[in-house]
Amino acid sequence: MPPARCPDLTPAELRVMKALWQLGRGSVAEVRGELGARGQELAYTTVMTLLGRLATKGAVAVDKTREPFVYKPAYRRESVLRERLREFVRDVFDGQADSLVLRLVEDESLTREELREIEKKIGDAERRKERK
Amino acid sequence: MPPARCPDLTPAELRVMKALWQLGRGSVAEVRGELGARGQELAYTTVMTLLGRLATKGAVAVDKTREPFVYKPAYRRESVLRERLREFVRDVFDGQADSLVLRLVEDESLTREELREIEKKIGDAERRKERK
DNA sequence: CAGTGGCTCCTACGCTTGTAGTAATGCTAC
DNA sequence: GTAGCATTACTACAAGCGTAGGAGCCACTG
Repeated sequence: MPPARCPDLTPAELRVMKALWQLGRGSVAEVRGELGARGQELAYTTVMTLLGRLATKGAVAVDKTREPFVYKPAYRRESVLRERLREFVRDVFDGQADSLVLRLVEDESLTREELREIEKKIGDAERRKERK
Repeated sequence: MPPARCPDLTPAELRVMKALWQLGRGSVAEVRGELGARGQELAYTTVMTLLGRLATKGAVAVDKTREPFVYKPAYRRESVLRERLREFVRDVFDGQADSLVLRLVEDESLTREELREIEKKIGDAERRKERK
């Protein structure tokens, strides 16, 4: 079976995933610590609940062979963000990825450096399309 | 009081707003029709509920001087989408607008035409920053 | 050995969301 | 004028979400 899409994540769940991606893997306490470091103070059991839910929906893998359990992301950050982006473009921008990008470019959300970098990538992308 | 941010919209509410933006303004029946045209079949009263909720949160204005009531968006599509985008970049991409754009460019989500258009806008943006 | 603290499991609970039914009211067409 | 049909107001309700408390277990510490 191919990669299998990462299940939908609620905002709170996504924050937990981010902490986990940062850590690589970790116990409830460690994840809780990382969340705290990001200004997301939560009760120990709340973090447990969230990790539990993520486990049941298959977004994280749990190693129960030793206590405390160790949680690990089941999907790469890259893929999850890509998927989210895809959904966002579809649902909010009706699939018009270009109008989204244009808005960002116009809105000065990007530094000169970043603009340059993007230009370069666009060049690459165009060349790729060219060859095809 | 300045523009005042558009209140948060749930996915279903956003779909209704899109129908309303398309129509300019309309009655429940008309909005329902527009939603139907977009493959979003909903019971008449469901559309009412949604429009009612949008009205109470101030996202639409209602003209009750004549029946059937006429609903009208209280915010421009532009602004709402911009706001959503901003939140998305913050919450999902941790504010890294550039990495979001790079991903789109790399993911061939854009046609050659669109890439060109974006390049042009980037040029403009850079020149604007230049002058400053 | 009894208390303390970490850890897991299960339960809870109020709020939001999506979707819709029912009641009441008023216009319309036979 | 009576039976419909459109329209609004109010109510409903199950699922999802964010947040967390309590019970029970085990190991360590004094």
